[in-house]
Amino acid sequence: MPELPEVETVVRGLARTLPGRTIIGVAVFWAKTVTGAPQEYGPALVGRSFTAAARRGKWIVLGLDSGDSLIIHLRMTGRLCLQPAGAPAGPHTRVVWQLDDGQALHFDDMRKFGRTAVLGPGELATLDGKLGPEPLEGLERRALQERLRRRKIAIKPLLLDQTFVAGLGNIYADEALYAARIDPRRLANTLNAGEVERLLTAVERVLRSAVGYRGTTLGDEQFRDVEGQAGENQRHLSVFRRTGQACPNCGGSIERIRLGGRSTHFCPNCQR
DNA sequence: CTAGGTGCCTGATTGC
DNA sequence: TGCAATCAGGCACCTA
Repeated sequence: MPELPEVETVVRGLARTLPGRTIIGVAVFWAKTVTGAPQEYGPALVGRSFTAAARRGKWIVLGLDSGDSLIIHLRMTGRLCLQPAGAPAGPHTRVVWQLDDGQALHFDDMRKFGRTAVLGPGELATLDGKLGPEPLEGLERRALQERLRRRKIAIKPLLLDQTFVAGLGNIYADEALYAARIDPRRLANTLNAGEVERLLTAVERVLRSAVGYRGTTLGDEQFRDVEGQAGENQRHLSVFRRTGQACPNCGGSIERIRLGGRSTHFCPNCQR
């Protein structure tokens, strides 16, 4: 499941080729992948050139010379892949953007949860306003501690709330809580100042490290960058999908529970 | 405002 | 062995 580090890896690949390229054609193979009026999607894009490739939380934000933005969310199984212009659409290809340099950008998404849309500046600002702070730009301790204080919910599902902090998903929420030695079931409003500091530092460190390893390629999700290359961070996971294996710190058994409807992995001995 | 539940999807896994 | 039921997951949307 692409989270911040995987999306960042994809965006860095896109930033290498997209700026300056012009979209010469758009093909939509699954209508629901496109949010908004479907008949307006292609016309808003064809003839437009990319000005930038950026990320906001787990959203890919591609700037256009029209002032609009092409946004893409990979959700669970979405993948962006640069292909030669003639490459056939695969069985899971939902959208193809044809470029003016003999390449095409394919949006493959087996489970059809991924989304794309064209947003005007105001709509982009609205999306931006709904999302919490960017963990790689330094998390503001005071504001987040204040928000934690008012939340009577387990800390793990709160980390998955994109309005609290943007970019965390199931993998890195579990890894950050492990790195901070905090029990995922702890209620957010019971964390003391020291624990909040440990947690936010862990969130920053875990994500920055995973970006350095170009994301996590694990199991059935099989994350790939735009060139089809896998990440390396799966070799550096401490708890995620390591149920029954040894905790790297104490050697105890990693446990798996369900929390807020999601599988959660942790070391009951190290995380209290 | 917060907290909790459901639907969207389909390949892999589990249960009988 | 074979088939049906369940699971996995992020997020929009709904209710209380």
